[in-house]
Parts: sequence; C-alpha cells; structure tokens
Amino acid sequence: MDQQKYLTNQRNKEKILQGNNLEQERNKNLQENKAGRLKKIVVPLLQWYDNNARDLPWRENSEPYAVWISEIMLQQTRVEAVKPYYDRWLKAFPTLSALAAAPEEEVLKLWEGLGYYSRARNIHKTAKIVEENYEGMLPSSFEALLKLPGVGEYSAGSIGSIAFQLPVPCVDGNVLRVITRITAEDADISEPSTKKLLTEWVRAIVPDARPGDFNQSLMELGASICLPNGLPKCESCPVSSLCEAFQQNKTTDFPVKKPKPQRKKEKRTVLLILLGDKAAVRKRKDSGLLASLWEYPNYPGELKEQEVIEKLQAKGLSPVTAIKLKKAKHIFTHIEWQLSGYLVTLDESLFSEKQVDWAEFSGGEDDFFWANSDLLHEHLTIPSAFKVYHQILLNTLQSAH
DNA sequence: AAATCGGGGAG
DNA sequence: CTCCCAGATTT
Repeated sequence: MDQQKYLTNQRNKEKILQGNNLEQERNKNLQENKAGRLKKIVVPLLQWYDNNARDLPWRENSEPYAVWISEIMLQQTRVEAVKPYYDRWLKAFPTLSALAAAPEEEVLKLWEGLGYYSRARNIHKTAKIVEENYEGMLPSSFEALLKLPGVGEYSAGSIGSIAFQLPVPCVDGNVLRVITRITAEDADISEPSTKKLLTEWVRAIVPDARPGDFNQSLMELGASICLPNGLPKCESCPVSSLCEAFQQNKTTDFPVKKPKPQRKKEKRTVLLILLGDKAAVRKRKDSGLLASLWEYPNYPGELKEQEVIEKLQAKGLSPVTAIKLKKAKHIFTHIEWQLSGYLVTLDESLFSEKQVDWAEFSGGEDDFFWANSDLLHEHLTIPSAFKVYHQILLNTLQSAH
C-alpha cells in the first residue's frame, strides 16, 4: 500500500517536472523570438539616428576623457541639466591630468547642484588611478573600465562603445523602456535579472560597426520618441512596425516596474547666523546624505524663536535677534525636508574665536565655521537643499554693504 | 534584494 | 502632487 502510494507520488513528481521543462522550453523559444525581432531594428534605428540625433556638446568631442565625464554626469541626470556643467568642467579641467592634480574641494565646487556627489569624488579618484596605473589614458577594455570607481555596467558599456568602438551593450532607463515595448516584455525592470536579460538581448544585436552610435540611437529614441509615462510618439517612431507593444496598442503597459517606497518627511530648522560680514556654516559628516558638503546649521524639528535663542546660548553665542524666515521644502529621492528658518544676528563685541583655513576645517557635528560672502560663493560647496536660505543670506550680506 | 544617494523638469 | 532621468554602491 505504502509502496503504491510512493510510486504514484513519484509519477506525479515526474509529470510536474516534465511540465516545468516544457514551460521552460516555451519561455526560451519566446525569448529567442524576442531577441530575433530586435535584430531588425538595428539598420532603421541607425538611419533614424543619422537624421535626428540631437546636437549635444559631448557629441562634438570623442576623446575618451570627455566621453567619460559626460557619461558620469548623465547618470540619473537629464541632458538639459548636464549641459552647462559639462562645458564648465572641460574648461576648468581640459585634461585628465589637470583633473587629477586638482584639490577635491575644487572638483566638488564644480559639481555643486548636480547631485549624487559621490560621482564627483569617484571621478576624481579615477583620474588619480588612471594617472598612476594607465599613464594618464583611460583603459580601453570593458573589464578595465568596469573596475574604475563610479563606472558600472552601463557606463563601461557607453564609454567602451562610444569612445573605444567596443561592440558592447549599454542599458539605461531609456533602453529598458524601448526594449520592453518592442518585445512586449512584461518582466519587472526593477529586477536585476530582468536588466541582465535585456542586456543580453542588446549584446546580441550591437553592430561591430558604429556600436556607440547604435547605443546612442537606442537612448535617443527613448529620450525623444519612446517617452515614459504613457505618451510615446509612436507616429514618429522609425521602428513602430517592429514594435510588439505598438502593434497590440499596449505601449502604456510597458515597462513593468514595481512601485516606489514612500518618502519619509523630516522637519528641520535652518539657522542663518550673522556675525558682521560672516555667517556660520558647518561641514556635514563624511558619510551618508550630502557627505562632507557645507551647510548652514540646521536642527531636527520646527524650532520656536525662543528655542533657537537657547540653543545658541548653550553654544556660548550671544544672539541679539532671531527673525523668522519663510518656509521651504526640498525633496530628495527618499526623504522630504520641510524646512523653516531664522535669520539670527550676534553681538560681535561678545565674540572671539580662532579661525583656521576653511580647507583645513574639520570640526565636530555642530562646530561652526565663519565664512564670508566670497568663500560661500567661490569655494564652499553648499547643496541645493539649502538654496532658498543660501540666497537669502547672500542678499542680506550684500545689502549690509 | 533592498536601501541609499540629488536635483529638477514635465505632466 | 507623481514620475523618472544616458545608475552605482552599500547594506
């Protein structure tokens, strides 16, 4: 009896296994069809690109150094936002050697406002590595590029194909959208496995001739025709006849993406503390959000005027007035700062402090550095989160003279 | 696998 | 408001 039960069980297991194999086989064939469909886009896409490529600054300079800088700047950052930074950067650091020789503060200052500041630090690190290990020339293999700080799968692919004509794929958000629509692929693109799969599809079709142009044509299509949020301009698309989503009138169904976690809200109070022609700033801790950048002293919660006075008195300062400023909001990807602020003036006669050079400053969590307008303008990197109050302060300092 | 890391423009 | 951008790295 038990024996028979066992045999039945085994047969069922085999059936299930066989079913799985059949399903896997079907999936494999389906994916090969999708990959096969993709091959047909190469020629029309390159032709379309030749006639429709935007006139972008980094397309006028094909030196690996320039390509590299542009690709890092473009990570998660819109073309329009990058343009002024790119031009200014190449003026300030025309060569990789010039960049490697610059102090990090200068590098960060040029990045001020562009966001994701670890990119700037990694660029600087990489410049030094390349000076030391590669005689000042960026390595030309995909594997070596991938090892550089700040260069991941995408950037190694884009730099490799654009600057070194390597037939390697580069898959960014644009490409994910374009490819999932053409193939009507409903796998979740926020899964790394999905990105891997699509990368292999693209790898199979990147042409040996003009790999960089082909990769750019895919991204360009995503940026100008195959738009997100369900409004693609399919009537102008050079490959709509090859697009499964378009044929099925389902372009808005792709790409499939899992919803984003909710942003946490954080109330903070920013203090503009004036001492003659100087204002208090401090340096953020060297890890986490806005690491090592400069900021105006700010504290958790929505402080009342009296609390502000007391806090400063506890630090040995002598506030004379504290005027409430307008509220502001700054949205990061995962945090929302709800800011309130005060303009505080101190009694200069009661103040004395030794001041080291700003580049040497390394105070504790809440130690102040007194910066004049020139330093704030020319040297200290203050993130955009403080822009509203930064502007108020600069105006105040200016009108006081 | 999930969280972290900026900032801004478009709808 | 929401979405997402020529992503990389850490946890």
